[in-house]
Amino acid sequence: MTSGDDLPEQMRVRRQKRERLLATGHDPYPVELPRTHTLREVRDAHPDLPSDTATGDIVGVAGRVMFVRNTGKLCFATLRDGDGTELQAMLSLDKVGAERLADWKADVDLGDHVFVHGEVITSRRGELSVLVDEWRMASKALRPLPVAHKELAEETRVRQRYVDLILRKQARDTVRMRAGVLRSLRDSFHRRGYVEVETPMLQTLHGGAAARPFTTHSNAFDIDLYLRIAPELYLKRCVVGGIDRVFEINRNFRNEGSDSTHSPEFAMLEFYEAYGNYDSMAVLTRQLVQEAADTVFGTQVVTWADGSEYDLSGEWTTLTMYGSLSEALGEEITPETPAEILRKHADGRGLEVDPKLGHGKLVEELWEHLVGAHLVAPTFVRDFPVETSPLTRQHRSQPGVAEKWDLYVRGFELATGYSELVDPVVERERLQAQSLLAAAGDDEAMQLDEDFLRALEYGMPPSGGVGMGIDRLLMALTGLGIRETILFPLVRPE
RNA sequence: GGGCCGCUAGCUCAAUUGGCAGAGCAGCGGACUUUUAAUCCGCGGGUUGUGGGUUCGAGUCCCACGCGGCCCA
Repeated sequence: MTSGDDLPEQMRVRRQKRERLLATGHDPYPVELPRTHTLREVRDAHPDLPSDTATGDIVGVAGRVMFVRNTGKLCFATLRDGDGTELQAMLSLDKVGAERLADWKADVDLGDHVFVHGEVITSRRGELSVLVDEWRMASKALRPLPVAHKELAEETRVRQRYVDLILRKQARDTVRMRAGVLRSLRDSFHRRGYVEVETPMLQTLHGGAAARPFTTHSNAFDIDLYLRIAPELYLKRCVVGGIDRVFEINRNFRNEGSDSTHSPEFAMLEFYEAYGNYDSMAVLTRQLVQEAADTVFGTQVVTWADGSEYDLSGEWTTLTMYGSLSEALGEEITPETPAEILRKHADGRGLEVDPKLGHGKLVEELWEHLVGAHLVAPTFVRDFPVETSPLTRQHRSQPGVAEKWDLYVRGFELATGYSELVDPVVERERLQAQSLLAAAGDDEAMQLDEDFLRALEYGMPPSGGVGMGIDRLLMALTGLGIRETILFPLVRPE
């Protein structure tokens, strides 16, 4: 095991160093070290020291060795903390002695965690340092760190995110930014009297969205189960039960492909408000995004990964689906426009569409291709075809459209909002139509959820509801791809 | 699903027309008490993604498969 003849040379060498540490009574993985400060604390305590200064402060600190510069009787190492703070350690012959200096050179590799004890000083070049009088191995790394000055291959960054986090500041920043966005969202909701709930992720029926579900099986109940595609039907049960302002942030699962904006497993925020509607929910949605930007950046002007800046403050552009599609096609499109005409428009623009698609899906396909994909600044597009929005209320004055909007940013759908359909009779008709589609082989269609309909029959107050992709919110705020915003995205096994 | 590109040392990448598999960093040995990707001298490190084929000879050409990326649907 320790010989490891089949291992690459550098891993054999590190294993031998571990053995040598053990043999000389130095634990390569000690349980406890007398650490007195984090690297950040040392830096903060001495912000502006001139060169060649001795502070008299004695500290014990630890960090990962990122660079080493060894001369004959004086060694330098750059230690780094998990938060990215760096501090230099200096080991001189006269402070640590010949034996421990030789040990340092022999046993310490890039990537090891080490503990050093000594006085805080600055070097002749002015670098804040710990002048070491005692050092110990804190955790011996058995694998060499990839070279820090070249970009790691994208696949390795995703498969070995831990390495990505060690090497790349952007990766570390994204994790903390995501945590900041989640905290901001929760704060925003709590300030507005919302209650956070957790609803089932294992469901006996799938509904609440048009998507292909993952299936699994409960041995104890001997029933097949679905991993949820949306929490919607449970959150509405909450509203029926009197949780008038309710939100949930959790994972959804959709058994579909992944690309730069889709992941099979993704974080979803949904929120519902009794006596709200799609107008009030649009305002709240905008505020949530703006408050998140303020929280993590201190400004509503966000800078994307490509360097471009976008001002998210103030009101956002609003379009209607039929109006903006008509403009893009140069021809009036209404809910009465026959499917054949829409199909001709699709053909005329080289857009291949399933010949079975009806009016609603065709409108959405055309719109997405001609309008949505080009919307960069945040834009609400309102009033969708009724037939593709089974859980949405019919528009209060316009026939054929539903009170639904999508929020587009960077050419993708960030959020969707509704005036919720609460009439149990209409809802039953819509879900029955869905279940017929499902029976006819549409595996994205919803199943008939009798318990959900029973809940509605007890009376759900008029409500607004919104779903927003958390990963996509991060994408909108940072300009990154979805695989950069998810710490451990699904990848095929090696 | 279709098309294109990629897979070579621990990492990032070279390798002309099919003709001895290389560099930088990292590693090992040596020198060096103020370095910042330290520097200098020397040395080792390879199942070229996997399997088959063509050839005197394959990293390179052909076939199949695996993994990844980009574009299209």
